[in-house]
Amino acid sequence: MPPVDKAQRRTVLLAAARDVFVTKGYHAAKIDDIVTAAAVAKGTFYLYFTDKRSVFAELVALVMQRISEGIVRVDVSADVEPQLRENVRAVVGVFLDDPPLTRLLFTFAPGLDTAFSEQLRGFYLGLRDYLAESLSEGQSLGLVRPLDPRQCASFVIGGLKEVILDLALSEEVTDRERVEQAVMDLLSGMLLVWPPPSGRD
Amino acid sequence: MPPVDKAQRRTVLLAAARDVFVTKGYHAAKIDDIVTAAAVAKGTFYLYFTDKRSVFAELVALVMQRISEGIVRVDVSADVEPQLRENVRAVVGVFLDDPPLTRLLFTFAPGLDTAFSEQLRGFYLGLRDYLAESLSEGQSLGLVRPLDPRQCASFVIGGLKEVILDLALSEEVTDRERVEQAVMDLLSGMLLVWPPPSGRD
Amino acid sequence: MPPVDKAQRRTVLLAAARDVFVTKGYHAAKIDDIVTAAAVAKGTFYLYFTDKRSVFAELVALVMQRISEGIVRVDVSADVEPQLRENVRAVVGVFLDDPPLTRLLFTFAPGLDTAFSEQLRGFYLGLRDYLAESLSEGQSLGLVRPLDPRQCASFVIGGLKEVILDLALSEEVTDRERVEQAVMDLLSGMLLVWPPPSGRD
Amino acid sequence: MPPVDKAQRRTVLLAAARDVFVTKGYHAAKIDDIVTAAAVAKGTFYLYFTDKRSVFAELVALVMQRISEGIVRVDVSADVEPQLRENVRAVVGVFLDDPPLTRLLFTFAPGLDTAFSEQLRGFYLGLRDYLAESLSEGQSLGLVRPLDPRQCASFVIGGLKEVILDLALSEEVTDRERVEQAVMDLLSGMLLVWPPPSGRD
DNA sequence: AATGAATGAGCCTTCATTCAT
DNA sequence: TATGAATGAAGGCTCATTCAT
Repeated sequence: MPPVDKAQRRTVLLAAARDVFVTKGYHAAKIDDIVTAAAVAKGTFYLYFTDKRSVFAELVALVMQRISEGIVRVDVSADVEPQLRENVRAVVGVFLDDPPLTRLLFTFAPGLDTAFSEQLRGFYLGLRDYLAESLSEGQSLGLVRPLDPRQCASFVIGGLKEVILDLALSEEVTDRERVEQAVMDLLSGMLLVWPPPSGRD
Repeated sequence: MPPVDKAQRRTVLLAAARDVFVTKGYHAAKIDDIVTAAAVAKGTFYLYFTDKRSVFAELVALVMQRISEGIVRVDVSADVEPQLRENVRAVVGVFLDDPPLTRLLFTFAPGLDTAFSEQLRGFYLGLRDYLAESLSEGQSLGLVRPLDPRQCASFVIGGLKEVILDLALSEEVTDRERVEQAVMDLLSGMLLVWPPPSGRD
Repeated sequence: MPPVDKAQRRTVLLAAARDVFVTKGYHAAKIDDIVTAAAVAKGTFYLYFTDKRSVFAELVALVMQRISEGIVRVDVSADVEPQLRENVRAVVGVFLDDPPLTRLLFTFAPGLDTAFSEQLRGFYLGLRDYLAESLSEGQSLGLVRPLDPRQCASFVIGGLKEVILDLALSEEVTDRERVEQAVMDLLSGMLLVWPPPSGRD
Repeated sequence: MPPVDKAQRRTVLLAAARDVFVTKGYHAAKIDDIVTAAAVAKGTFYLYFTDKRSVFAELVALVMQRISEGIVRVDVSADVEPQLRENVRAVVGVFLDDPPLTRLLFTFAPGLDTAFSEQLRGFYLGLRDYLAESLSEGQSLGLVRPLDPRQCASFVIGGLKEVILDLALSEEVTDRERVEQAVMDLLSGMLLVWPPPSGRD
């Protein structure tokens, strides 16, 4: 037995859990499957996680955190488009970096628990409100079409989830640049006023 | 025991199942809960359904069917806007008529089974492709913004799901008219070319 | 499958549990052992009892109840000796009627749980205080030797437990009459003043 | 790590085990609890003891040994009362010196194992027979009431256990002198003939 | 000798499904 | 057709013990 270091083993287990959860879904995933995938004895799992549920929770929290971290506040006094692109790149990147994890979040997390649903919904509502705020600012500058910001934000989030999930599920190797560009096109085409108000006015 | 009509008893069981599934989620829902809610003995359940899974499947199929039925082919030679509105009314109506069922479809269906996911995904892909086709036609007539039709369709479907789920989850009593109008605004604002090309050309 | 009636099946399970607990002790007793002894499927156990612990609790409560019921208040204004004999007969009878249950109470109950110990101790303290009271009364009438009533009561209870357990454990077929007489002799010899004060004085 | 003396570490572990066993009972006591209490690594436990069971056994054997050692043969040709008092002092002292250990012996030992029960019972039977013998002798000298010696011995042992356990469990700080005197009173009051036959007769 | 990470056998409990009445 | 008692496979979790370092 190579003297694997604790953090590393934890990571291995986490990855194994992610794979199994993604492949079989939460309930069909057995602890046995996870430890087999991690090439570890059953008891070892419980040295690193208290619960089957808690591994799942940790995985979900991980994606949520990554997404949150990727998002930067849009400064409307500067040029908006590159900032938007930056956010898109970050969010899309989170998913393309780890498609399995993406599926976990989108596909399995909602239906697990009441507690889970709440947590997840809280996350989405946070995103939505943040996005709605940005849209509002954009609207007051005449950059964004005059739609209800909250509903629009919901729509955008849902739209992004679907598009990204589509990509994550499609077998085609996904060229990161192309995806980013496509999402940018969708978003700007749908949200932004065109032609953009000239800076000179 | 009054000899209840078979179809009626089936309906009662189905409704009971829907309630329980919605309240507790698929896995936490026990056959016991369902038969208790339906005021029927445990064995009776299996006279009407082969399986726990099959009731759920039937419920999900029901929503999918209702949605499919509500959608009418858009005839681009006639005025598009009222037809779009008709479709929106139909789809939104399905959900507002039965919010619990909506939650079932959106929240619990995806994470159940591999088989289930496939079926569901098939349904969505069907919707998407149909919508993409319509968008394509619209684009060739200069009515719809020049975005990738498939991705755009995905985006719209995701967006609708999210907005509708928001509504289904929010406590506010939802005025059907207002919702329809809001969705129409979002869709036309995001998708349609503006100002609409004049009919005279 | 004979259509066994529910109460009867419960009894069978209870008896099976008693036997297994007595033979192997609480922890070594597996639910499998119990249901095997009861010739019933594993799940059936849980139709009648919520828990492994709860069967045990029920068995213990049963002995405690039987003992409590057997004890009658001693009326010191009447002749004490036959009343004492009656109590002895009742208590001893409880044990001789069901030696296995006796062993359960004495041998396994104390070491199970904190909660259990408390309950059991409560029972004994109740007995002790009741007995102490009787002894006190007896002393004020000059019938009982002048010993500390509480300690004396404890002593008597412990002594009875030990003697009865001895009997329950010994293989010898125990003649009920003889045991009763022996216990009576011990108790009266140890506790009662002799010669008894004459009633005429 | 200062190289602690082996015997000393063993003692520490034994004491830790005793405490944990007493607090939680045998089964609820985890090796982890013991080593934590002893401030030692888990593996270390197995350098000093082969087994969880064996530590417990050792503790129980310890009490049994202490008791055995405390008891001296009563010489009926000399004055009996001080010898009896000496024995009482010894036995009572063992318990008062280490109430936790007392509880271990009385509360948890009986229900552990079949093997254990046998051992324990063997010990008690030994005590009983020894005591019965003494009582017999005492009877032939007219010092002890004419009761069945074996049963009487059982009774006394049980009585002592109960009284001592009562004391061990009660919160009151127990004055050794008082306890000894109380037990002496009980025993002599219950067992000895009174008035004592005059030595002259 | 000491450590503590790893092991894996074992058991209670759940619950979808069956079937005799 | 309806019932509900019975079934038993399955799985999460525990914890005494081992052993490489």
